Amino acid sequence: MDKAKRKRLEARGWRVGTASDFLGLTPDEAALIEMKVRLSRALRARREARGLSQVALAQRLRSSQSRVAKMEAADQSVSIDLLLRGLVVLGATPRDIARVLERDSGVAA
Amino acid sequence: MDKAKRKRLEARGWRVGTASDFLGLTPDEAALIEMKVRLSRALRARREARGLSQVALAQRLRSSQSRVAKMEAADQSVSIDLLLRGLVVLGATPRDIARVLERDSGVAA
DNA sequence: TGCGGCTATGTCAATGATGACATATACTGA
DNA sequence: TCAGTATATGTCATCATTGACATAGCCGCA
Repeated sequence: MDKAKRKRLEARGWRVGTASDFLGLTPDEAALIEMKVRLSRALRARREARGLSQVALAQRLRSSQSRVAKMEAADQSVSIDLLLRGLVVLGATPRDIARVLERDSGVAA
Repeated sequence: MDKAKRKRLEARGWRVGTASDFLGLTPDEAALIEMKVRLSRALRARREARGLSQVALAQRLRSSQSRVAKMEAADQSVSIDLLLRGLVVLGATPRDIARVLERDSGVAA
């Protein structure tokens, strides 16, 4: 990770940097972040599969393009509630969402 | 539903009352509420299975008994994020949570 | 009866999330 | 190059969520 990116992440409240910083996350925190990341990826996948722009999704959500971008980036400022709302608006059922949560992320740890 | 209870619910922002009020929920809103209710029930089940009081769980969550009670009541003021935190603190994995979401509630509609 | 543990409900100040806006970057086609 | 489209990032006023507190009800037990 380059220094500029680290600086940006740290400024937003993420604990980023040395490996011990990452290990400093409790297992609980890690599990919640992992779920959030999976939901954000699912959101982007669903949006793109429907050929919608972030602007178009924002309109359906009565939100803004910038917030949709943050949702897909799993930004610190985005709640899981909001991600779920986004997924549901894109047609995801609770069952779909369950599959997103239990499925392995496909990205090497 | 008696009038006193309705009044209390309405005061908290729930749309309660006639059948059409309930039908006025969009399918999206209904899906989100259903997920929230399932999570709240899972929370109570897990807590009781561990023989913990609401006070004991609140301490692990660094929260309060009253908030735990509201979580288990799926109160309007409780976010899904908070319910997930509670479940994770009680040992639920993302896979466990996925099962909660996809499983039928067991309560007749 | 009274006491102690547990849960429910109402309230509120403090904190956190949200939509909106501005601006930046990247890509495409003319 | 320029214009148009899409996405990313930073900021902020407004609104929602939170922990804490008070209080009430319920139950089992002495």
